[in-house]
Amino acid sequence: MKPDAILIAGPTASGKSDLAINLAKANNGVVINADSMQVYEQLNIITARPTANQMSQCTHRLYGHRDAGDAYSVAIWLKEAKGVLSEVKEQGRVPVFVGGTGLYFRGLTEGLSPVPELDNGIRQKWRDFALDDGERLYDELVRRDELAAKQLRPSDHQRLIRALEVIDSTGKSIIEWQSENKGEPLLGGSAVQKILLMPQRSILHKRIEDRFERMVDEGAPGEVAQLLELEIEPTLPVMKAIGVPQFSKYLAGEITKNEAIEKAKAATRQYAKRQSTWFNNQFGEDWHRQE
RNA sequence: GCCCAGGUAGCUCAGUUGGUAGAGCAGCGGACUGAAAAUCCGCGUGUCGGCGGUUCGAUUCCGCCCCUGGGCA
Repeated sequence: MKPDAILIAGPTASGKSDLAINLAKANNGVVINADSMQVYEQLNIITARPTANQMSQCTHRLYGHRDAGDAYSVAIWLKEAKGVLSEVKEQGRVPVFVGGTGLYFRGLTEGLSPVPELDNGIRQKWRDFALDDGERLYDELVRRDELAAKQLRPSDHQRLIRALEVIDSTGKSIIEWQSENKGEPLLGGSAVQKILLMPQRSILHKRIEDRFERMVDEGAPGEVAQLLELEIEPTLPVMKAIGVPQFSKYLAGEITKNEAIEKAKAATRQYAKRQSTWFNNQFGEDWHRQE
């Protein structure tokens, strides 16, 4: 029986890309990226985007199609994924979503509360505010949106910023937006195959180690150097991709190359752990686990 | 061979005037609705090199031994 869609999730370095290609080839499928960092054109080696050889084996969508200066988001991704999904269905092919961003899969399978598009000036205002007086974010939120403040920690700056920009732009609490409408899933039903790749932690760590060494050999530091030349706002997401902060410090002469490599490997392991926590606890029983 | 310094958590180290020990990093667990590779919360995981001695009690004091680094030969 032909599936409506195949979803492949798993922590970084779990072997998702190869599995996606194999399943796409076997099912007349199209591989669709569900990873928040592989969308950026300028990040290739360091995000372990599929290689040219892998890309040539079947159709790949939403990879490297965005400029590093873009502030990409789950909402933009869902909009793009919706478009790709209908194209793929029209062609009678099977969508194979693959990636490691848990929030993107949640949006895909459960939906995302619709919130009006916010004014960029207001968004920037709160990000600037956080930069020069992060400690006061919480006080501001208590003043403007007590409902949201009650549900957030004063230290959780990213969510405080989000809550503030929503109340400031729309006059309505983000909590209300979220509870009034949970959003619509893009995919559902029993014909959606959900695969969760979860190798043992020790094996994953070894794979992360080996893969990072390979990235360095392939020129990861150079890729970061080129990114830095673009002088992108340091607060933009691309600047937080694993490897960028570490190699930036190396390139600035603050740490050695080896220190940068070890720090980046550790950051990757920590990321894999957060991903695993999400997949273990936020995903439903309908995900089929594989090592 | 002799002299000196050191041997405490996975790593780098602190500490105990004798009452079985704690930081950073690493690691582990958790949260997660619009920048999520983000952001945040929680948790020391230990034959204190080994064997004896003194002591109510030794990681701490004493002796011997082992190991590592440096120096002298």
